[in-house]
Amino acid sequence: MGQSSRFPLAVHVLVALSFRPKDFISSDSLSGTVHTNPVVVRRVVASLRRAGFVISQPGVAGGVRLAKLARRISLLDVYRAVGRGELFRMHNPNRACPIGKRIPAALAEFLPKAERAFERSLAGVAIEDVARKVWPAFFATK
Amino acid sequence: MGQSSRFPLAVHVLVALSFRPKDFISSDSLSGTVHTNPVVVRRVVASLRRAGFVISQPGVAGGVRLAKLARRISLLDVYRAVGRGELFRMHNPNRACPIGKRIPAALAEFLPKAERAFERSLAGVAIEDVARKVWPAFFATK
DNA sequence: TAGATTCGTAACCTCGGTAGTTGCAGTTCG
DNA sequence: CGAACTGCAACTACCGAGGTTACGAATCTA
Repeated sequence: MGQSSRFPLAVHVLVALSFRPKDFISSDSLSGTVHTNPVVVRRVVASLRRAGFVISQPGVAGGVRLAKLARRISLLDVYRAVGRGELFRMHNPNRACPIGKRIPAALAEFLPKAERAFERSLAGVAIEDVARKVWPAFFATK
Repeated sequence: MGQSSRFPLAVHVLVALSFRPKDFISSDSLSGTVHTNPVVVRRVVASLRRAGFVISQPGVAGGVRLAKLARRISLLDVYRAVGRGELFRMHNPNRACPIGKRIPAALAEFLPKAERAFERSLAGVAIEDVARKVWPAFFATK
């Protein structure tokens, strides 16, 4: 990803919400845990809301809560919701050159395979799995 | 990778060099195929040289050539030589918060697995494999 | 109803990384 | 010596991300 810290931040937020699934948590509280600005949290939450993972509510006692079970949200879901999609950025080869002309197709033969391997791995982990590592006692009685 | 186009550019250069393994090719010619500035090419080549994949020679009739067989250079080798290493960038959770304190370790449990799956896939492809897709006839007699 | 609280979003600044460009010293060959 | 290269430093332009402020809209409570 070169990239941005939005994905770990989104996972952090979802894990935090998973410990109080019935309550609306304010972006101000969340910004405390993730150690950043409330607006930055709301920007990430906006992506998660568009993806249907959380519901937010304005007004006093408003905030954010999970819209589905933590067990049903995979890290790949989150990655796609907040990420930029492409793992590789292409350059712009010279199409007039016989080599340059065929480079894009040749790379398209191999790079997506690596991307899919990456995504399969993320798809096998749910937010709940991360939450279990963070606070094992929360799941002790289940 | 959020990223940069240095990796596809490096692969492009190595594939081009693989078709004339005995000749020194100037960064000026290479900049034609990859469709960019000679200095940008030399910057990428500098990483490849430090990694031991190419040898460059100054002076008239100078340039760059492969230092090892295209079959012996994997896409993972190239990725590591020109890339930034980390696929994920961490945020900075609040260590004073019981959740924030444990998030890094929890993520470290799962994200490296995805990274390794990605790398294993790249490790299985060599520059020569890409070159075969680009110019099959070059390998027809082999 | 008034006021407090919270969200959503736009606007702006800053910072870091990348590509593109120029310039120049050093190397090699004819 | 001069031409054709590399290697590298320096500078600019640009883009995306994070941080911040601001404001309208929604919601609850006194």
